[in-house]
Amino acid sequence: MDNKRVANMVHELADMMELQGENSFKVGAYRKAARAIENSRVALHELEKGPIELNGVGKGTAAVIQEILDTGQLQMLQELKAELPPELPPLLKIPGLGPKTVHTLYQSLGVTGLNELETVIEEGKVKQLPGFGPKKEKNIAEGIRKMKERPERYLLVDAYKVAEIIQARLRECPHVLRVELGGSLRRMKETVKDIDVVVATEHPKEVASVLKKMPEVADVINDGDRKVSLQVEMEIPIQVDVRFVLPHQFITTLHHFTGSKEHNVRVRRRAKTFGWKVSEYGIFDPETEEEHPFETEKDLYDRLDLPFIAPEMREDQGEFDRDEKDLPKLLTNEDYQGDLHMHTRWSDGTASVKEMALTAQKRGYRYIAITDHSQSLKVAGGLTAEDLKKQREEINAVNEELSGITVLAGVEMDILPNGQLDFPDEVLKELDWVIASVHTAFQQDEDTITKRMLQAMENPYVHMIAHPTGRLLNRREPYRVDMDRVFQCAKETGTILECNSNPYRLDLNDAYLRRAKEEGITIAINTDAHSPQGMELIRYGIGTARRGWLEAKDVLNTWPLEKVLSRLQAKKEGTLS
DNA sequence: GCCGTTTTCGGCCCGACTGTTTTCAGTCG
Repeated sequence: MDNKRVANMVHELADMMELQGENSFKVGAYRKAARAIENSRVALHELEKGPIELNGVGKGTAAVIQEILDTGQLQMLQELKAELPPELPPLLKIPGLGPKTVHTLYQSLGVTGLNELETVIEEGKVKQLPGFGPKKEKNIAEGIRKMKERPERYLLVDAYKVAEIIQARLRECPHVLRVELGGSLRRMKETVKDIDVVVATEHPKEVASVLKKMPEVADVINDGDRKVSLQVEMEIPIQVDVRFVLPHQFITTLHHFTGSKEHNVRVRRRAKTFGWKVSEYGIFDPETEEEHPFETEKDLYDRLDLPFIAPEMREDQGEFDRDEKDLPKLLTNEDYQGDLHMHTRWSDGTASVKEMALTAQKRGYRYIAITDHSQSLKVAGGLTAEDLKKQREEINAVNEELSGITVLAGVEMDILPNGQLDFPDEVLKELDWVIASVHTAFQQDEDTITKRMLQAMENPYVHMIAHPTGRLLNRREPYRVDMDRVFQCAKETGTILECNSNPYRLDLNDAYLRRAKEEGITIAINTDAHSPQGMELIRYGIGTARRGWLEAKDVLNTWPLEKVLSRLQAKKEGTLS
């Protein structure tokens, strides 16, 4: 049983207990454990001392997890389900509905699921309950509608488009002194639920009124002196929370609303050891009432005698356990030297080799690789060996014409369903850079798909595996592949693994990247651009890599071209150390 | 249920907003 399924059962247990009115700290403890399981880079059954190794998992939860691993079931959960309708927990997903309300609806009106809830709302029974009223009933109905029609989480790229428009408008507003994006957006999580914005201003009412008047506002969800929440309909329909603070509070508030929640809990605990109190408005000394304002987040961490921790690392995934010299110096956009996965009109791209090279040059890159699809991928106009030779001539011409940038001749070659590669070695060895990918037969079993990938990696002319798990966020699960074996083989053969920056892919993801780094596997971050604009998506790959704690040295694309080429040569010759 | 520079008990982040109340409970992040 994989971590995700175990985590889901523990979450379900927490939901059930919460609905029963169980102690909220106990419920929280199970939730924290479930998150630790989800985020663990190691499969539960591979932990040496068992689940208790995970932060937030103690004796009790460890026993619960062990029972799930051993039997696939959980006695305690079965018993709770016998006492409470099993369709109750999903109601907690309705925005505005918490455990107390759900429990009341169940006790007083016999609501056991979504259908009954909709019925009692229609019958007007909800507003008659003590503590309820017409507005509450209307809000619940609204919450149900929202839950049904909106995905739970949006792609980072879509949320960014909305966030940056709002940020730009706020910057034009005369009362706004500072404005930054926070939340999981700032931490570059692959998907986000809402957009958090922090604004420094002396006139929150005026700024709020500018926001509320935006034509895209579909609904004002919250409207207070310090905060407004808006439902906007732009690139995507999404909730935007804006916090207003005084300028001297800006840094602590930004830090607070950057999160993660788990990271903040640790920061607060840390402050407590100095006898200080932390809120979003600052760090205070309760004895002297003294307040510590900060110019930068680095000052804030300094104050707590901690090294600066980048937003992408603020997940309570071990960032507090490192002192300054052991904390990774995350790679930056400036470190990035060249994109090694892109398509042109030769296959399914929209631009020429030269157009792609010019765009890369403008971005300050030193090199790129043209990697069109191979012959068997007919839907994408895959190239034959003959086409590749002709394309090489065009690439040579571009290299002669342009200075300061080198275009490598590459290919994104299909790994065929039977495990064979789409080109023989004689073709591959003529190319500067060979990517192998799985684009077909996703439904194969784990062993078959894994072997396809291992076979490709063992070929000395294959340099990199693209988007290794094949997942598409919100669209397609990863194919069944044994990533332990893939990592092992990548290590042994010196094959590079990709972090694909396409916002639907971000594949490898943050957790796999961190594991790859620990295993000493080289990563390449590429956009898989099918147009010049596609190269802009690199920020999401770099953001994901930063979440995976990657440093410049871990990433092929930060190296000078000579070093890249000698690395590829070494794989070919099998001379990697 | 978890945890420990307050260490095996007693806390566990804490403030904003809404809708119901008429001083507060519930939800959210």
